[in-house]
Amino acid sequence: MDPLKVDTIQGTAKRRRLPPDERRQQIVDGAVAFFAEVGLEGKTRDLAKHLGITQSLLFNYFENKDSLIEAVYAQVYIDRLSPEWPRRLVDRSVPLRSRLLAFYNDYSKLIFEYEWMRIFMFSGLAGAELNRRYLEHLNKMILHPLLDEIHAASSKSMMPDMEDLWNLHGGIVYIGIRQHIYRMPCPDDPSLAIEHAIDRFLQAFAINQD
Amino acid sequence: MDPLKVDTIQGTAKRRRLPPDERRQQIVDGAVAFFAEVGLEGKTRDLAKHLGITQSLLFNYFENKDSLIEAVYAQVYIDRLSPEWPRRLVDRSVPLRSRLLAFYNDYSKLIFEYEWMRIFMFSGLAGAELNRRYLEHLNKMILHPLLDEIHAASSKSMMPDMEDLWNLHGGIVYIGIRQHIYRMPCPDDPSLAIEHAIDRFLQAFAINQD
DNA sequence: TACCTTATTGATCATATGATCTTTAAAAGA
DNA sequence: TCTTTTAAAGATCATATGATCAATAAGGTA
Repeated sequence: MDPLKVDTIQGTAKRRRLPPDERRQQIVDGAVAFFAEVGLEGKTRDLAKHLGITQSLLFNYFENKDSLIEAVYAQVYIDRLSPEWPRRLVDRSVPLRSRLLAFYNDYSKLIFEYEWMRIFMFSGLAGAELNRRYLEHLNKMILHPLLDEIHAASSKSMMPDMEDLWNLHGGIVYIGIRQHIYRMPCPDDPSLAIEHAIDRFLQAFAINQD
Repeated sequence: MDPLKVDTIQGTAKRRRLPPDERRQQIVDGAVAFFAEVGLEGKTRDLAKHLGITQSLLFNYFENKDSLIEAVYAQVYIDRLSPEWPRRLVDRSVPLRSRLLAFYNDYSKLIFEYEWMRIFMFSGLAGAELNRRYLEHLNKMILHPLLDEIHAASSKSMMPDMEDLWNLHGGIVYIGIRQHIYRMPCPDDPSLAIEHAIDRFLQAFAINQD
């Protein structure tokens, strides 16, 4: 039986009571999927239909649409940057190449996700504060320390700057943009493309790639 | 005097008649700027206010909002890919590096533009057909020929594939995304970052960089 | 089983929004 | 200057949309 219709009898939805915490979470999960699909201007009636509840119920759990979107942001942005990464990126007992590979393979698993990618882009276009804060955090906690590590490992006179590092980062992130924003055909597993990009980068600064 | 108020007398707007072609173009130009700012779900009343005309006048020039957005797409997408580029990219009398630099410096001038960047992203998220067509065109007319050129110039056993080329492309395009979508501080002149990215790429495939 | 709490619904409101149509007046021509 | 054409404005409509609130019934408890 269609799991969406498990509570319906001959097309007539049966009313289902859930504990408030559970219902709230169900709404937020549904809203993440819904707004990722159609954008943050998606209509509350469509979301309610998507969830199989009435539109008025949404306002029982959220004061207004904006606060629902805040909850969506929170759900999507929270814990996206692991506190583990800054530590592991500067652990010089591990070769720099391994650290870079480990980071970007983990990171890409997190961000090459339909919901994240699209809501990040929608919120960026809308000028959301969370978006800017996220990127500043990424810059400060990941990219800046990374630049120091590369400087320390480089044996060349020509050193990369932040702009070079953003280029490495952007080239990798762009895989997710192609896949989820533009819906272009992309490799199932991006790890090979990531590895090549990292190796080209390291080679340019004469960094040991063993 | 405020040029916006040149047709106003003590706050009362004076009616101004324009030749239809001119008015239509003025509306499209204004719509490009307006929708780039707020997204394609921007309201016709806000656009009209932005243009200093009445909302009903918009529907004198466009059957409905969708056809206005079509006109915006047309204005923004048309001639974005110069027919010159495919030819110049395969002109082997010029060093490959010079061809790449010339192309990406020209191309970035065209696409690192506030209106283009944002409307391309808005339309991509909305799943617009033009978006997909543009990217297929780019792939077929630019990136594919470019891959052949790199293969021809490479002296190494390891050859780049399309995914490597998308990485080069994405890393460069990401500068514009940072600047206009995320509104992050970016270099005024991206040509140095572009040059470095191209040189790292060529170096990886042992291509003469003179 | 009867009762009570409250999650959920259904009806409804005020405003926003795309679109239409009649009226007005700017500018060209006689 | 008077007339004509039609670009532009203003009033208005039908529907969409966020939000409110009284009525209902699911599910636990005595």
